[in-house]
Amino acid sequence: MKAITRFAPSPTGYIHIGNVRSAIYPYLVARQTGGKMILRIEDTDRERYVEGATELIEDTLRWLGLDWDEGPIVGGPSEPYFQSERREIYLKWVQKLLDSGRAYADPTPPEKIDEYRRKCNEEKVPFLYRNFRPENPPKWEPGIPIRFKAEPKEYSWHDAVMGDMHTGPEVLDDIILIKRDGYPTYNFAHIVDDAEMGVTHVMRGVEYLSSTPNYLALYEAFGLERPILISLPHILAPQGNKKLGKRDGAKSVTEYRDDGVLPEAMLNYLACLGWNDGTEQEIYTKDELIKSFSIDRIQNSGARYDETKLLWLNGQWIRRIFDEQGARALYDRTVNFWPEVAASYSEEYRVKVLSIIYDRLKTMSDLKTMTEYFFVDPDIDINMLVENKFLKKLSEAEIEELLKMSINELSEPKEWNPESLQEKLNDLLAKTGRKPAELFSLIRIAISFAPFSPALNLTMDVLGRETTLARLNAVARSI
RNA sequence: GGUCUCGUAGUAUAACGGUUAGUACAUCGGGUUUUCAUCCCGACAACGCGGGUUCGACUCCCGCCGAGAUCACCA
Repeated sequence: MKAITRFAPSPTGYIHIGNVRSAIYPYLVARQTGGKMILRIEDTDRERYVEGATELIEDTLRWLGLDWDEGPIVGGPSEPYFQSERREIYLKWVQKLLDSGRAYADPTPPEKIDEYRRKCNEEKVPFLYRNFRPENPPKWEPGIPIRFKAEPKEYSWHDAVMGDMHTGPEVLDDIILIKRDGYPTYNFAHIVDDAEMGVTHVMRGVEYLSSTPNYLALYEAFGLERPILISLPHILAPQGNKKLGKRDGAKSVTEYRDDGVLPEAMLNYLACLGWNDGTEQEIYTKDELIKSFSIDRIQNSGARYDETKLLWLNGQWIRRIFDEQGARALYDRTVNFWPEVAASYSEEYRVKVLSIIYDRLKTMSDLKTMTEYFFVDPDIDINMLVENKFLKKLSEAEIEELLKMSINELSEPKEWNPESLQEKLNDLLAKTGRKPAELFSLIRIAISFAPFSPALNLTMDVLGRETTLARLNAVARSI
């Protein structure tokens, strides 16, 4: 079955990891079945509307590689894809309900409604608006809200994640269809749009599960076939038992991009948070996800967001791209992440640096702090040498002597490549009688003054003979 | 409070009546000529509680406890 799915965000801000999954899963289902993915902007709440949010949403989806077949930019047969531009359509649909007596104009002032609600709360009875229906609703005219006229009864339905559901008549109420300002509510608009756009799979957060009976009533009133309903459990914040939201500091998806997380890793992590295919596979490409995804294996309990695992996956992806696509391909992903001092160096040089450092990266932004000494001479910090756990046993004279021997050995006019350098280092080990821990630590710190760096021979190779010797000499002089 | 949902190690999960309850992240140890990381090896660590059903229950049923969602002219 070709699935027509949709992602229907409201443009009230950025997309964060707590809610992007409701874009990923519909996308996977659409692609797996050769169906269609629709992007629809639900901008009926003018108060919460945020300028530029739509672009942010589009940007996020594109970065993750989630393209849509219908929606803003690409258009489609059900244009427009902004609910604010579809008001005539909703009015047309609501008229059918008005005509059939399944909806009514409700002139009751908000204060009066609040009063009803308060009364119910005091009496500890559930507040149901249908018990307060106005007796003689006026003919509808703009400026008056329209409500659905609920018929209290039981509903049963199947939720692809939650299973068989059943509710009693007490959950059905006269929900608002059209607001005072003329815009439709989500409750109404999404039903109309899904029907007009031919949506077959409705995937959304579990928070909509409770209102599903009201949607069912609406489908029924319109004589519409129910789509497949799929509730997605929440992603929980790292602390506490709350769903991850902006208030818990949920970062936007694009913020991770700016911090050097790869879209492959992000997609991989998010898709596997609350879903698995039953195998022990951890790393999935987008195509593999499309292939193995299945709705019935979506977890039905909330999943806690764990950034550590995301970063681990990111490291896996960094290595995978390097191994499978080469240094150049990985380099192309790093352009914005180098320290400023790298700007004056050639791409070729940066690729070399990347080639020996990539397996230490958790995110691309690690490049900033991990590669500086490849581009600028580090500040000499004698304490770092003297206090090193292997070097503190040596006297300054011994250190100086070792340094001199190293300089001599490395000055010999022979080839300068990783293999010959390793030979030299081994010779030095033999000549000085020192342990690797001592000799290598000394040279490593003297040429980098960094807390860590790649293998010594590789580092020296990339740095070049001239720079390596210059740095060793500078250190020797300042002891 | 009503209605609904959920409950395997710290985290994400596997199991679908019979396993020493598997895997990954994290943590802790060890190995790979220095560091950090990669990689490899190892360790720690879980079926919320109580009743049933059954020869046998993480798996089925009931109760309890715990957690969450919802009860808007927000989505």
